[in-house]
Amino acid sequence: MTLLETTRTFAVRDYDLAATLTSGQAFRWDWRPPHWVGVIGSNWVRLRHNPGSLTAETAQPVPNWHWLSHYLQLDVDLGQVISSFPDDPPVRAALAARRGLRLLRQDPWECLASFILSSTKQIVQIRQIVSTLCECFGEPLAVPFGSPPAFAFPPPTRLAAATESDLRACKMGFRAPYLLQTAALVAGGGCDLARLHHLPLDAARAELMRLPGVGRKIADCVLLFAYGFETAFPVDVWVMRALRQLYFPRRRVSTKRLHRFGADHFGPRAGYAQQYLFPYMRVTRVRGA
DNA sequence: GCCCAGGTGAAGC
DNA sequence: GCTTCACATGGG
Repeated sequence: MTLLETTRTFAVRDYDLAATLTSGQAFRWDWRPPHWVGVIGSNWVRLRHNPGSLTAETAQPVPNWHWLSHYLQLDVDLGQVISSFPDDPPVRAALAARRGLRLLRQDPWECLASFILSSTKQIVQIRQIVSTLCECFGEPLAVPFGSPPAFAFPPPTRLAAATESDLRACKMGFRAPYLLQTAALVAGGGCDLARLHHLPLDAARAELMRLPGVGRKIADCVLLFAYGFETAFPVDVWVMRALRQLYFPRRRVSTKRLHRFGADHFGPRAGYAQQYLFPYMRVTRVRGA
């Protein structure tokens, strides 16, 4: 007596869908007013933000919605998250700018591959590369009549079977060999992504950093955005600027010290705090000292 | 033309 | 350990 549905509405509080889907953690969501259209796993999904609720619509009936509420982390109490942050001026300002921003819980492989493609690229370009990659190598998905085609994210086996020049055709440049070699390792069992769920943070990070093209920053993004390690604190150019200017003005601070500060200062959900600092810094463009 | 982008790895000290 | 550099590609 499974009830198959294509539409479901979820009550939500404190959820800024737009801020969440444009915050540089996921790269496959398109704003087609009044909907956000994307792909989660093998489902095409369309989301609409109403006052106090989210409505989701799939192209085909689905037996349940766990995959969606898990991805969107609908059960997380944002007030509880925010109350764990330190109460200082930078955090207050970042919160005021983006209250309702959430962390998603993404598929590890898609997240890992996407962030390998992210290095020294702007978010619009990452989106373009990932989109092309899915068109070239992803399985076509069912979409509603009249909608543009949609594709699943290509599995590691599929990318491992490609050539470097196939991948370069997706405009990923020097990242192509990294993606190819990592896909081969994951597809061949040289790295078991499922196992990382059960490891402590440091061990999981070390495991990811064995992969070509994956350093500290990308590893931390995957740990935070896909595995839910909430103390992982990715430090990219923007967060680096934020920490230096907001907390260490006119002082020389090593990146190592900034990593430690990030992990120490922002509490047990430092990764969440980091995700607030990132767009705050990017949008407000606080330059100079 | 220039500088920069959710970095990493290799080579130099 | 730390600093410097190359790496493709596109936006502003």
